Amino acid sequence: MKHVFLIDGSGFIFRAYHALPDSMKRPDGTVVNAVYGFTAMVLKLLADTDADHIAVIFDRARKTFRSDIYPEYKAHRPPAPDDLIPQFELVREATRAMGLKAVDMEGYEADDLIATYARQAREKGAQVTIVSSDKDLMQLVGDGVVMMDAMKNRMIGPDEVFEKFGVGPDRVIDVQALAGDSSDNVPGVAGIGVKTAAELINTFGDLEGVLSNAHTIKQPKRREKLMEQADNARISKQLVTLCQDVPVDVPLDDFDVVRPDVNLLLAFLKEQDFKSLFAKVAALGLSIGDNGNAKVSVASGGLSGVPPSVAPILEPLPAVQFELVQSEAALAAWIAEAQDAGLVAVDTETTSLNAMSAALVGVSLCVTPGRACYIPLAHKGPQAQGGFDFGDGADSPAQGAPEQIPLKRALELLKPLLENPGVLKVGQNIKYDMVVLSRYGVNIAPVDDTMVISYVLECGQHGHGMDELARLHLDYETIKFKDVAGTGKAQVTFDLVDLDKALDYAAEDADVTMKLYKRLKPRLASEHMNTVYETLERALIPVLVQMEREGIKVDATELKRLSDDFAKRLGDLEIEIHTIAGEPFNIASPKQLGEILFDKMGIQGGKKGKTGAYATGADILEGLAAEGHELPARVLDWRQLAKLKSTYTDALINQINADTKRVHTSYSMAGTSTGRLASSDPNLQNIPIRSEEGRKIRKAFIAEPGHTLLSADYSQIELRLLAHVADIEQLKKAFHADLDIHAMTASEVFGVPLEGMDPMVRRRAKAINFGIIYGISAFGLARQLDISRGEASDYIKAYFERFPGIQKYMDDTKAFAAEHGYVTTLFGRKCHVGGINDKNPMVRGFSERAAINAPIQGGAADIIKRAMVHLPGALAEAGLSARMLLQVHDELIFEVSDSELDATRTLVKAVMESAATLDVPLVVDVGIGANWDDAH
DNA sequence: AAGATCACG
DNA sequence: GACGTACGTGATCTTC
Repeated sequence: MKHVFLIDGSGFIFRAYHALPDSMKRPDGTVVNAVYGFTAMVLKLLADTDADHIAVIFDRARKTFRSDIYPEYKAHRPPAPDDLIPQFELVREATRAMGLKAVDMEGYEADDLIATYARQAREKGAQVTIVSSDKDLMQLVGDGVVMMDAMKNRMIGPDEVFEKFGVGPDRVIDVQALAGDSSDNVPGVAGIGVKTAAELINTFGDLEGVLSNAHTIKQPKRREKLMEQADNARISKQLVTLCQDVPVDVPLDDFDVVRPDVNLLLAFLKEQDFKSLFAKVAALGLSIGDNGNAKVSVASGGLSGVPPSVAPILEPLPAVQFELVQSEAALAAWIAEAQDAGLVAVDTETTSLNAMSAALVGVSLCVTPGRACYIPLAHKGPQAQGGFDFGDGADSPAQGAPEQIPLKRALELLKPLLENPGVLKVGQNIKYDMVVLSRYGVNIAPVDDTMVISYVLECGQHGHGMDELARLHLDYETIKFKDVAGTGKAQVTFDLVDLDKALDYAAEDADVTMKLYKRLKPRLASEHMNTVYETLERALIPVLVQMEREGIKVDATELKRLSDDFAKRLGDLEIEIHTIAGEPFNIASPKQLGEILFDKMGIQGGKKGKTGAYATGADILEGLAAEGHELPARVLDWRQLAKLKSTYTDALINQINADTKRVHTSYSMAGTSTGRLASSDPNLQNIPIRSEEGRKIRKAFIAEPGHTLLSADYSQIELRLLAHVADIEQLKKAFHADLDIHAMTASEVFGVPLEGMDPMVRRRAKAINFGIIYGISAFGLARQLDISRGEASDYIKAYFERFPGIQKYMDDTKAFAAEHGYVTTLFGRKCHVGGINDKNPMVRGFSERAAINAPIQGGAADIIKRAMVHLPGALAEAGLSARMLLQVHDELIFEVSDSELDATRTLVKAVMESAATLDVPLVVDVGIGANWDDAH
């Protein structure tokens, strides 16, 4: 006995069940997805392993000895799904068909049997591999025992255990005893998670060390909880400790690998209708190797030249099958399959990242993970590149264009599927595909989005692009766009990519999307994020599609006039600046400007920054200008105009869509760490408003003739949310009384009467209020108000004395973030914050401020998203034709027919104000005007 | 690609 | 006692 494989059969079943679609059925209707996943995985293991003893171990009944210790243990687990129950017996059958022993025992969990056999094997000097990813088995790792996560194809040794628990395998049970486990109902100690538990165990050695030293722990809450709940921790330790001496019936020796009866195996595979597995086993001429320890091998003539005992004959089992669809018949077959399954992953290939100007090039579909197709629709022949474009490559067969279904015909076939309310379409950033296809008359619904699901689950932890998600969740490197389309100057649009390359790339996108969906969707429910996803994010997708399609009208003539005006004034300023400097230089270069100011002209003021360059930010230049220096003042003027010209007037003119004559932004749903949207291409969330010059640009955003722009913005929404979530009585009263909140703060903090208040005093209070939302620091406030840090410190102190509830709210928020790694908004959105426990005080401080800000900023984002979801229906129901065009964090812009102005105004205000019910009223200010500036 | 700067909430 | 910070974005330009 050299190497023993202990396979966690029960773990396998559940993972396979959730990873694979329940549309996998035998002809008799029995769902066999878990059986298939289990069988495929074990066959693959058999082909790869050098083990001489193998067992598959299962749970038997729900009641085990742990229920006697603690009746709640695993008590709240929902019963197994109906379509999974019949599969338990089939999996045992599969095990036997593969020539392996299936083991279980009344009163014990599979984990206990695994622990017992692992100990016995070690005593006989054998190596042990536990095939499972269950964290409860990690306590067994080390000293000749490793775990293997078969689905991720990853070995788990002591290092991986440490990564997971923050302690070595020998202390895993101590950490679990403290942290508990909500999925198994192991109580642990309330408020202590894995992170804290590991820290405690590392400090005091083991559980008893922690409990006997509990009274010395500094954090008062933690100390109390530990002392109160010591018994819970001891019970938890009993629950998580695996029993290593189960009186097993089947001796370890019985697990020696024997010849599987191939006929039995083939019969079983046939009965389950596993065609691909059957074909692989049969076609390879599977037979019995007899080289001492071989399990499954290839008969002579199977794979010539491959040593039978090591031939991975069943590799690659999960090989992907991609099909190029070039005929209507083939397309019809895919559509029928998707129709039957009720679920299909969809992806479109186009000529551009801009959904409003992209031309459709092809569509890919995936119904079953591992099988996908690509339907090319507008690919051109090799000669097309650089040649003359006839406009509609799909209908006019360009020279050498490949065989494709005509675009129009393919869309006719796809439309019923993509619009079928009974078929769920899954995409990765499907808003893009929806916008593109809507321009071709296809309105995809209903939809799910893996990018958005990932964002709801893990916002702030990482990006949510497909490449990153595939790497993270599937341990898979996707083909990069650059690899098929080239890079730099040689890059081509997708319609010029060869079909074989296009197939690999495009079909993979649909396949990966489906795999991600299988993996991520169940987590929404198990992690209680379904409501956030469904009501806040998923419902918003079609709303944003509509907004992006609408766009907004801009006055190109006016923008051009502005641009010319700016150009002229920039020219004049440039001459003036160069004259003052005594030499020409690039005013846009901070480096050159710094050298002119501080070296050549000898103005006192220092270097800064890691790069060694002089700082020349607006604050610095303003300081110099105030000292009477002419050049910095002119540079500030120049910068303002240069910014407005390049970023706004010129860029906006270029962004006007040729078809619609309007400007269409794109909203990013998974870009921010707080739940806000972001806008790009162009960014319409940062159109100037604060300066007089800048407002001229805003005036160029206009309504169609007979229409008016309507702007509705939430008044003080973040401070209102703060008053609500931190439960601050004075603030809530002030909002109920509709007081000037900054003046009220000034009066409270500085003790001055509201009547005849000095505007400067109010300004200071306003800065404090904003600072609070940002996670105030004396340094930040001092800089904002240009006062000393001491003075800023005094203000903050005075503020917290008047509003002790805010201090408590901030401390609680930081503590929650430090414990869990995330904070939540009022509506349940999670915002993860990294670095909250970092040793570096600066990094930590940054995270703490982000943690304080996120629930407020994110809560406001939730509220406006709710309003946006409700508004289209409310408008339609009221018979109003107003179109929602833009969102700017706390503001919505509509284009309204003049005749409906009053009714729309009333309705929009009402819907937005009732988007949430807080302890304070939500107030929306509405303005109207011929342009966006006047609407404010 | 990174950094500086500046437009917005 | 020193460090060096207000929160969240995107676009443009220069520099490397």
